[in-house]
Amino acid sequence: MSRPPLAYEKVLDAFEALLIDEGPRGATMDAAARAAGVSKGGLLYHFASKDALAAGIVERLRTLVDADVELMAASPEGPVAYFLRSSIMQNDPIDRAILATSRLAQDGSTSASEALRDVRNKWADALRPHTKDAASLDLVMLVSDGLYFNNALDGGSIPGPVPRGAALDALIALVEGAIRR
Amino acid sequence: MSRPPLAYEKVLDAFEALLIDEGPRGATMDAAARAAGVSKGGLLYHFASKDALAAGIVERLRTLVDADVELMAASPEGPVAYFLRSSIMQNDPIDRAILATSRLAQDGSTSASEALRDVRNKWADALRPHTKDAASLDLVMLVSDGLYFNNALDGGSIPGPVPRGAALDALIALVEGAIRR
DNA sequence: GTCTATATACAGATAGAC
DNA sequence: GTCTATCTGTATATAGAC
Repeated sequence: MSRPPLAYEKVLDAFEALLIDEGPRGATMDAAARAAGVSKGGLLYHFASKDALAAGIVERLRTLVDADVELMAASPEGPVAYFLRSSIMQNDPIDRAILATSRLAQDGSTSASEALRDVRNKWADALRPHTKDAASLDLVMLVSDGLYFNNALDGGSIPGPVPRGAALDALIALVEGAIRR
Repeated sequence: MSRPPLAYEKVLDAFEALLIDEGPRGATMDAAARAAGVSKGGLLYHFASKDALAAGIVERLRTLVDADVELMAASPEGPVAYFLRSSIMQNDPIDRAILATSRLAQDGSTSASEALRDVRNKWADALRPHTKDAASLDLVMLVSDGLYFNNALDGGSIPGPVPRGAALDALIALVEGAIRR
């Protein structure tokens, strides 16, 4: 895990931003190279194919989620509130990685779909001890999925305005009341 | 609203199926023509552009949802249970129309995104009188979004196994207990 | 109303110079 | 390690015959 060359991360950041802002259609290798300030050939030195580019995003997601599960388990307000609160888009690295990976999955990448399923399972495993039964865990996971879905569909603005601030607090209280062991 | 020519609906069905099964990338005009059993030129007589094809899907969705909101309001088990139950993919016309429209939105179609936002608002308006406050309505809408999200991401199998049967009944009971006015 | 043939554009990927 | 130039495939769309 020695430090990768600067251009590597720069290209990956650019590709991620394109996936989020323009969707799979706009996230071309050409556009990624341009946005990263390198030539197409330069990009292809680091990522030999578009699949390699996608694999870079997926790997980044897995790394970030592993760290987040640790943070969640140690959260003072409890894992469920932490999880739901962090399900609304804050544009931090993990949100961006999930969004970008979702776009890859939408575009037909099976490794992206697998990664999303895997990280969802990781979160579910960490939350299970804090819910009273299977339905309660389903409820928490589905509300989280719903929050992400509303962010993912069109950069955060479409279709639904996601609850924030006091509305989010009320939602979390409602869920916690329903599922407390 | 006179009956459209047969080929029109046939092409639209084929395009919808391709969006669902292959994703936006596979839903090309060429593939739609082939699947519908017409030539590319034949398709282009009915749909002059890919945007026209997308508009056909969106219009179909709006029509189906208008009818569904009526059905929901008159449902014997209550609108909330009806709504959540119908949020899991049953492969009926309305599910297929939503899935296909979601794929169009993912591909960058703003009219598809608008349609999804509009129909979500229509459902929310119909459900609001049956929830005790804004957080309760958020809860119902987000669980529904979550159910759809899990269906939409990869044809139903990825990422999460959606609760069905008894698990779905338990989930609905949990939600109804939390939100009852 | 449906077809064939073709124009245009762009994406992914290769070759090889510097 | 980064570049330019180029090949190949395929998608959207047009033109015009039948």
